Amino acid sequence: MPLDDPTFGNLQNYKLYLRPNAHAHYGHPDQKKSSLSKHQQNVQRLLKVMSVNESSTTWDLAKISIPDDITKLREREKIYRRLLVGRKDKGKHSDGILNLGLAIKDGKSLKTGIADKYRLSLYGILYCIDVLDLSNNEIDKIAKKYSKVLPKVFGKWDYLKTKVGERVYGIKLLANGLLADNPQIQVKSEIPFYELMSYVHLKYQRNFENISEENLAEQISYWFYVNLLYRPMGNNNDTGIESLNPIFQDDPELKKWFLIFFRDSIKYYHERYAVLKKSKIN
DNA sequence: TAGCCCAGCGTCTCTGAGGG
DNA sequence: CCCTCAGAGACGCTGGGCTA
Repeated sequence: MPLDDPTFGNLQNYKLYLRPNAHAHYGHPDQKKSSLSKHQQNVQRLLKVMSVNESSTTWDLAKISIPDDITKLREREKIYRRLLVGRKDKGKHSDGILNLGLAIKDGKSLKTGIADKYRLSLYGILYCIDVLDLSNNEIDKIAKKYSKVLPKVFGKWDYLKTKVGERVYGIKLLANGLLADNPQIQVKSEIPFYELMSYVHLKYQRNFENISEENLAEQISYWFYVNLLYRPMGNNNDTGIESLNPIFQDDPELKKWFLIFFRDSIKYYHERYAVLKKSKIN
């Protein structure tokens, strides 16, 4: 694997490092557009273009912004590429959003010679949702373009919307850095929200510094479905994970996938409990 | 506050593929 | 063979921030 490929950490890492880091470099969620530097505005504009397009070369991305004027297009392509890969000037290297991990190389274009194609990383997607103040409609577009990257969630987006409606946009909470592994979150006590959410993070705790994109997509997907269990106190009769039944009844594959996770978590807690139970002070 | 440093930007140049 | 396209490398100016 080439050294310049960024590595990702798990969601804890996103919350503790990548997200604050990205805020510091490219702007905070509630920051007014006018207070952003030119550079930050350029980065946010590029991220927005990337969020609604599949893996593209820098030339393609520029062409989307400036379709007709060839000289302006060349300038824009230059800007986009510098923002992405950084620049090596006067013997010095400055980082682009590729180095931070908001975007990654994905595939090559062979149109003329060989050129790299770029798309948002999973964290790049979360950053967009976190910071760019996107409408639900815009999030739908991201889901469509990035369905292959997050198949269990974005790949089933329209289906999920028919089942849980607006609650699909709960993904915003994750983008905002809410891991929801906090025992103080108030839910009906019959729903194992805290237990499962904690297990989402326990399962991947070894991947704090390094996680494959597939596994990260899995972790995000588990977070997403467990988050659907969240109900404020009162007002419904569901217990356990049965409130997810409407989603699973038409998608046995998904159900199977989630049940494996659910049983893993039971096994985990069972084993930990057994250890505690055996432990005594004489 | 003058001087310095450096990131950002516009621009020029280079390269290699491909079309006419 | 020349031209354009698509992508990359490099140069010089500028303005903002830091410091002596």
